[in-house]
Amino acid sequence: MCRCLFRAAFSLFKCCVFRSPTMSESIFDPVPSPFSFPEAEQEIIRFWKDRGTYHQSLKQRAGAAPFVFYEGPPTANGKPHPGHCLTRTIKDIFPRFKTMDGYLCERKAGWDTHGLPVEIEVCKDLGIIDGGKEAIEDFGVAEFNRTCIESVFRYQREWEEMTDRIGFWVDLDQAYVTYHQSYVESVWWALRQLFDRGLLYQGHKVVWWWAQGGTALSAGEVGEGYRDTDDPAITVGLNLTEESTKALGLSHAPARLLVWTTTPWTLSSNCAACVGPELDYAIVKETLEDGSHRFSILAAGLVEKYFGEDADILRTLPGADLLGLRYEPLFNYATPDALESQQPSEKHWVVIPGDFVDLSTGTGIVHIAPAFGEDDYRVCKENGVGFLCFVRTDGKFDARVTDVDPFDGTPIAGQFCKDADKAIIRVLKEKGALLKHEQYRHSYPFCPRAENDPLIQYARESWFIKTSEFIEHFLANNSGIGWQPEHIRDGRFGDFLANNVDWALSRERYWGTPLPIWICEKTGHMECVSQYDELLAKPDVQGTELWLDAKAANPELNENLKIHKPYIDAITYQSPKDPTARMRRVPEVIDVWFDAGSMPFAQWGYPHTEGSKEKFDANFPADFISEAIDQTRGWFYALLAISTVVHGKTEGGWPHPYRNCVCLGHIMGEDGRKLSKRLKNYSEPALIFDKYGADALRWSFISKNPPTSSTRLSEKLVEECQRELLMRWYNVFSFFVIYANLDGFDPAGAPAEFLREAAADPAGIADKAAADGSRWRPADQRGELDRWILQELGRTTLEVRASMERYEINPAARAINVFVDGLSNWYVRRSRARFWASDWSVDKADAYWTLYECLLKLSRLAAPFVPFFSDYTWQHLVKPLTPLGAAESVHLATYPQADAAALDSRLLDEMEATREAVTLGLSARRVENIKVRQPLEQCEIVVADERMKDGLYRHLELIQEELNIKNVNFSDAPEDYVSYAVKPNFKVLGPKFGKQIKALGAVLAKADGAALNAQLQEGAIKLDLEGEAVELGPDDVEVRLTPKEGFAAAQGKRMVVVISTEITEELRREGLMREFVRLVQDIRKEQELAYDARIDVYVHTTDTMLAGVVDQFKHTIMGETLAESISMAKEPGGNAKECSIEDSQLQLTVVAR
RNA sequence: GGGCUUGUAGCUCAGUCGGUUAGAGCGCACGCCUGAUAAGCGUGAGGUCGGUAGUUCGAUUCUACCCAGGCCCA
Repeated sequence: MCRCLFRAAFSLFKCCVFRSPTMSESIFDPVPSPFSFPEAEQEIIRFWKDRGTYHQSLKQRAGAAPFVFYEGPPTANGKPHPGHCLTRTIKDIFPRFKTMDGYLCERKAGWDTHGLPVEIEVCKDLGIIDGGKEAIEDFGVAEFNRTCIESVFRYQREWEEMTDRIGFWVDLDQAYVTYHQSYVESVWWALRQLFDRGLLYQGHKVVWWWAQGGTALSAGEVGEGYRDTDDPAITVGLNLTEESTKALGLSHAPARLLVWTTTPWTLSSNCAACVGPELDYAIVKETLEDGSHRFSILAAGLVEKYFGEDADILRTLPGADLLGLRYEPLFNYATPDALESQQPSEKHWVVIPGDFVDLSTGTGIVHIAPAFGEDDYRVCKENGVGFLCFVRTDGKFDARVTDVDPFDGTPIAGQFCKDADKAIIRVLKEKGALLKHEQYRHSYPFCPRAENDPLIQYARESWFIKTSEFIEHFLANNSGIGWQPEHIRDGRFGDFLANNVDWALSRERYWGTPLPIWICEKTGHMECVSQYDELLAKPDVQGTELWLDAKAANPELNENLKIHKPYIDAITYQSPKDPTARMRRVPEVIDVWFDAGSMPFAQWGYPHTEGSKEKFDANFPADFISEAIDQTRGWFYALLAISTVVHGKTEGGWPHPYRNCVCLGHIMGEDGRKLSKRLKNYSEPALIFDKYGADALRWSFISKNPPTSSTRLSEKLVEECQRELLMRWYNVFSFFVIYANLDGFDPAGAPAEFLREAAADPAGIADKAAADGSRWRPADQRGELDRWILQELGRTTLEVRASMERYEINPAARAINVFVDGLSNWYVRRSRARFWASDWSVDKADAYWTLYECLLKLSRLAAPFVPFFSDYTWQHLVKPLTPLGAAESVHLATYPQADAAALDSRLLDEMEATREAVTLGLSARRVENIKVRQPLEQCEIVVADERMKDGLYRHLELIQEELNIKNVNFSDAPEDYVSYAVKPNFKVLGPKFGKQIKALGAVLAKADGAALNAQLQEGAIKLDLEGEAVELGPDDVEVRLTPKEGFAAAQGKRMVVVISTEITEELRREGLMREFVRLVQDIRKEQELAYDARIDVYVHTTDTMLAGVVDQFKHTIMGETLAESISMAKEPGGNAKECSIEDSQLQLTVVAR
């Protein structure tokens, strides 16, 4: 009775709190309800800005051990999409974690600003439709690059907003920018190192070439342009030289190699034929019309395809035996040149080995034209074969091609190469070289900007870095890197490194870091320059006026343009080798990946900028980097390659420049396909921020599946994450704040050890504890439930830390989810009554202190992951500690610690079993269709392992309450309820018994389970297995329980719970009473009565039993429902509500006073 | 076409150094609770662990091949 009154008073108080949320006497600031996460986040963002929290967090760690993070520069000329939100989230989590954990982690931002994407964007704006080089040069390179530099930061503001909003703490003000002179000069410095060591050289690179536009296309563009097309596929014979024919032992008849191609236009540039040394080849003997013979050589497996079943196979031989054979060229327009000089080559028209030869198409002998294929070029280089190219850069045959179309006499020279296929096939036919002519449908790339122009593979002059000399170093370096996921190291990345080919560095483009090599126009002498000033110091420098004049004409011109094209190209100087000759820069710019990969030193302007050496030394190598998986061959490779080649094995040894790399999966759209602007299959980040908030988005990236695998992003998912973690957490938090304010719980009375964790100053404490009775007690003096949740907290802390140290985020997130679930659904639910208790007692104080500690630690634990709500709750919770110097932001607090040795696994295990018992009891009730509201008299718990009994016994009350069962027992005669089956523990016994385990299983199955179990409880099971005596202990077997028929029971892994379904008259009446209370409460809610509203209840029913129940429990009902009176009415009354309890009808009227 | 990777409940995903009863959340169905209340909670149904073959006393787990998605490269 007293409690009811008290409750009413409480309700009143609670209303007050809500009515005046700014009430100054609140210990904790009230939490708004309903709650808006996005609004709270905006508040936190403002707070961070106002207080400079990020910089405070760094300042606080001044002098601490560094944790080095490198920012992979995003290109600022495209809008950020959800994928970027993921990378920025992950890049934020580890630095926050490490900062809280005591490290100094500076985060320098960066922007990737050069490259083709920028040029294309600018071309679109300027109406340079095809992006071809001629068009750009007509437009003017100076103006073009000026437009590029301006375009780069078109989306910078959007990026900065997103960065802020997602909570990525990074120094945007001090961002490195790849077009800055200091950055470019750093890159030049690195190139100079390579140049001086002879690691830069000129060669050919086979690229996808758009002949009509005169430019190479990037891989991405080429990928866009593939479509199915029909091409001719011809098989032709290459006649072996007489000498080679003899070498094969084939005298008196010509022999030929059969090759197959879908590009007849490349045949005139043929330099070699490739075979698989391990494949089998056949020499087929043909008899011609005139009775003479001819030999054809092709893969043995393809003979039937060309010559039918009756082919006359002279013999077969391995491909290795064909190596070195020479043949006559099909078209003898010119002799190949050696690859690296202009001298005629010594080796060509010869059979060489190739690892790519297979039997899926063609003849097993591959025609090799090094000018028109990457593999072709590579094998020629490896085998010292020469180079030949009859196609000009415009895609047309040059004048050396003397053949004409036999059909109409049109010269082939001057025709576009692919258009000449038909004429070439006719020429081959006339020569008698053509064996087969088919149509072949395959996927072939066209220019995405000019749909009818086919691309061709074409060798271009290019600058290379000799990276392939460093493969061993790359692999050694890579082997020390902590990859997440691990398979990247030996899989995708390791494979790529092992198959490294020289880095094709140069690009024939405009907006990029100029390759700083000057060549003497007469002698070919080369010099590499590492600084602009160094260039100006050269003898007789000319051409600087181009920049000076431009700058004078337009003082607004960005100073950084002067080291770009065309100004840098204009600068020439006197050749040291010949005073009459000028040194001129090569026209190329470099691959943007070299820019990005140089950032470990270039971000500091190393070594030219003052102080850069110290900065670099202090920040090399990085402890952590992260990007998406597509960067393996991009940034991850560029960093590793440049670092390995430039720095070699450093004092610190491998790995460098990064120790750990989290390689993220891609974000997929709502439909599970990749993000597509065109299909709009994803929600804009801004929308998600406004609707759910950044925390929810961040959590959705990490909690559902590892961010290292691809993740499907949907609004639904984000909403789910919000509910799963944030809503639950909010509910617990707001529950605490409401009741702590009502009860006047003040944590300022905590002992020093507790306060220190909140970074508060224990010296300033007044001993208020005695006054209000809410005295803090050590955890080991508190009840089981309190100790249990604190144990869970410790366990979670250990798990999160361990998982973060491995750079695995997902298990950490899961552990936090599990903890919050336990806190909300078990701890708070089970403890509610303790918080409602009318007077301070040690038990009530324990509950407050426990929950307070949990919430405080949870804020810190979750801070790196969901930095906004963590800080929101933290700031509310430490408000009473502020005068004592508590950290004003959770990000200035320390990361929680836990002691593994202090974990009480017994308690954790017991509670798990208790929760299982409750679940099973509820399940049994449900199967029998008995509501929890209906009290029951008895239930029996039968455990498989007797050792568990004590543990469950300690939590008996809890089980009784949850199940609404008056007596919970451990059965004396379990065999009455369950049958036992003893099975071998295969994991333990399998290795011991091997094949015998089946027999053992059979013996156990045949025996009486209950008897075996009894033996087991005595110590061990003794039995006879195929004549041998066997003894099995408790860990060797598994005891399974199955409830016997006729009981209301539920079976779990470790126990069976049997409920007694007997409902005595007394129990039934009690159940009915609770039904009645529920009805009244429903009506109260329907009528939207205040919590403390007093009511009168009028009941009309013809059911005498029901009427009797109401009468019997009148006082209880009144107490529960805040009724002043309950009267039995003779008539239903006008506003009565028609209700039913079981089969009884009643009419209820509730009137508020 | 090649390399890597993924395929487990209607959906999103855990898990398994090989051990015989494969888990979670959401959704669905049913229900509970009604003083964290425009919330909260429980129970249940639902899976030949992509397919085929092999290794093994035992395969969702290891191996090979195949099929489908993704990324990178062609």
